[in-house]
Amino acid sequence: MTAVTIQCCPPLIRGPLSEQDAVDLAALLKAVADPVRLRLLSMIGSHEGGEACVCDLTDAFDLTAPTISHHLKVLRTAGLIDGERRGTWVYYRVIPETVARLSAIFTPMADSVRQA
Amino acid sequence: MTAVTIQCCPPLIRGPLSEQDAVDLAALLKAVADPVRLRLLSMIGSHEGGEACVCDLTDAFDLTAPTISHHLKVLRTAGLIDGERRGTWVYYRVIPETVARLSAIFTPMADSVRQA
DNA sequence: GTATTACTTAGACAGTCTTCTAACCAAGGT
DNA sequence: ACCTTGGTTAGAAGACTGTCTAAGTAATAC
Repeated sequence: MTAVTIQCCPPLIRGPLSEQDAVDLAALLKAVADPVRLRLLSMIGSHEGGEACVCDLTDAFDLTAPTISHHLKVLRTAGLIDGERRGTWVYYRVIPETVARLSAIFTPMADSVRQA
Repeated sequence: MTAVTIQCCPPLIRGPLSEQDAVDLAALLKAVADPVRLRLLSMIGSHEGGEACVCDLTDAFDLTAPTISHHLKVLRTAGLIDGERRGTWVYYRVIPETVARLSAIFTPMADSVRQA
């Protein structure tokens, strides 16, 4: 009755997500479920040297500095980026491990939905 | 100056996300950035036959039927699932193409952050 | 020290989201 | 025809979010 796909380890398909896992993953997803934060993450990750100064980030948006700071804090709290002050400026970089968690949620699911 | 990774096509790393892309992806992410909707998607996707009846889904939560219906609508509007009535019951199934879009956002990023 | 620039924190306000109850449509069984 | 079960729609209440202004801290320049 229950046919199983050969492909390995689909997180969402393998079995119903536990309530706790769902809460954890949803919190992580919520951190990136915003256009500004997505672009911030993208700008930091794609910046040369793997890090970007807050001053560069702020200039790229039609938003005030406190708003950008708020979004950076959300990303930081979620463990997606880490910031460090060096002299006058604060530099942020992506934490790949956390992005990997995001990446792992859906990746195997796309083409391995169970068949009857 | 700008070292580039050999790995192909990292969506968020390749270059800064356009404003429009960010808005689109954020809308998709927002649809799954909720514990209940994540579990719903997981339950539908992992259910035998690749589809699940709303009645099964509703019973699995301590939430009222209208609330589940609302969450299903959000997933449906985002293009992540599709529903069909067959006789008495309504069955939902995952739309793999849309899940693939989600999967494509972060997958290559995890271990390909630019180096200096 | 004072001023200036870079960034964060605190508080307020408008908009959005999650949930509920109540009411409605759809299909089947008597 | 009626009732029951399954599911959606409509509207409302409370919590949460994104944005701002105002005020605070940190580091450099004079």
